[in-house]
Amino acid sequence: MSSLSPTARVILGMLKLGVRTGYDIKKAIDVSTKFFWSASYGQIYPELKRLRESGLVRARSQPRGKVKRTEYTLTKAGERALHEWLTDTESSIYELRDEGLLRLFFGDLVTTDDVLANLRARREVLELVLTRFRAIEPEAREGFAEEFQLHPYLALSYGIGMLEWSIEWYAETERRLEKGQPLTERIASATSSE
Amino acid sequence: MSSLSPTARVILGMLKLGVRTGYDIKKAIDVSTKFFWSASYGQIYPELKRLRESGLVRARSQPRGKVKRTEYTLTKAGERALHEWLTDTESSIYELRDEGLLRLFFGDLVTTDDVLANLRARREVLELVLTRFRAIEPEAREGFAEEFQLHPYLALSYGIGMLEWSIEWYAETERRLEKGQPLTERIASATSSE
DNA sequence: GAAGGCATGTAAATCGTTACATGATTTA
DNA sequence: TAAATCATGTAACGATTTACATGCCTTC
Repeated sequence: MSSLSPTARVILGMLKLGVRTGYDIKKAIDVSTKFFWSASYGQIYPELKRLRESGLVRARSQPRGKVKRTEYTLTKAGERALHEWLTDTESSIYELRDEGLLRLFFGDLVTTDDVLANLRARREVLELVLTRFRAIEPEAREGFAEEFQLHPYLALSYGIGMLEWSIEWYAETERRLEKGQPLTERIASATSSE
Repeated sequence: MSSLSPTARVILGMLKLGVRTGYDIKKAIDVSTKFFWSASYGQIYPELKRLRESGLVRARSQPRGKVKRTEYTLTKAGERALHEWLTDTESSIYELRDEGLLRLFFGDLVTTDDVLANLRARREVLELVLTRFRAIEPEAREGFAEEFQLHPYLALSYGIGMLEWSIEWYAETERRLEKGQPLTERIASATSSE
């Protein structure tokens, strides 16, 4: 069992990848893990403080001109804790909170038009995210090719694939609801294939 | 903009579907929306109290023998608030927290064997959940056929499809990593298809 | 010289889980 | 009669967001 707090997990990993300041950790999260593991300043700075107090990271003041700046690096204990968590196959948080699905679940309480409006709205949001992911993709691919960073690229590819699948599901469900035959073959075909 | 708290959203919806007590709301969530919208007793009971205080629900004591029991129903204001939220296409929470993906993201920091162990562990968890979903499916299908509750069934079908997609992605990624050629066509084919 | 980015942090509020406490009723 | 289920709730803790505050540096 890993005793690292949720935010500590991503912080230690980012430090090990070479990110140095709280500010940069936040930026790195926002362009990479945010989709499946986000964190705000209000979590990052206090957590860095706690991690230093418990000896998992060390802090060095590295001002740039007069801008105060604190660089963090992993201690031996920090390296150990990170490795322990990364190789722990027991713990396995999976949480999804999806307001679109909740509204769909309650769809019997509103009209079909209301349901359709929500499906479309949700699909449009997903399409926006997908567009952003595809825009990052060439960059991530280069990161893989030039810095041998395969895994961030793999995670991105998962995100892209999942969004594509979701968007297609929404589109298909919209089509069926529009035609008034929203049913049956979906699950039948889905469960028989693979 | 809906002012309903996250837990209030699922509570009001469940009340409208005919669920009556805090205890039953929790049970209903656990067999239906839990996958994408969960709640614990520690949220449900205090929230019911708040909803009563703000006039969105009304409480009636309906003891069964000596077991105290409080039944809740929506007030007019509660119906309005629920309907407003259900037909609001603006707000749209989408949050995912997936420890497996975070570990995969940091995969460059460990050995390929460690990554593979984590992919397999995660896939096994997903397979368990999928098994449970498939077990509920006939029940949900009946609920649709007999009580005209289409939408819970649709949400379940989304869950099943998404899990199938994820599991296949994991299996495929494992195969590629095992062969040492984890790459390239995946995204190429994923983005070109569809 | 204004805007935007760099950089760090705190306070308040909200949200959520877990563990605990209590006691009745039903089922094996 | 023991275990499971029904039923309600609180306390402590932990996680998280949002808004605020501060001030330097760089770029337009």
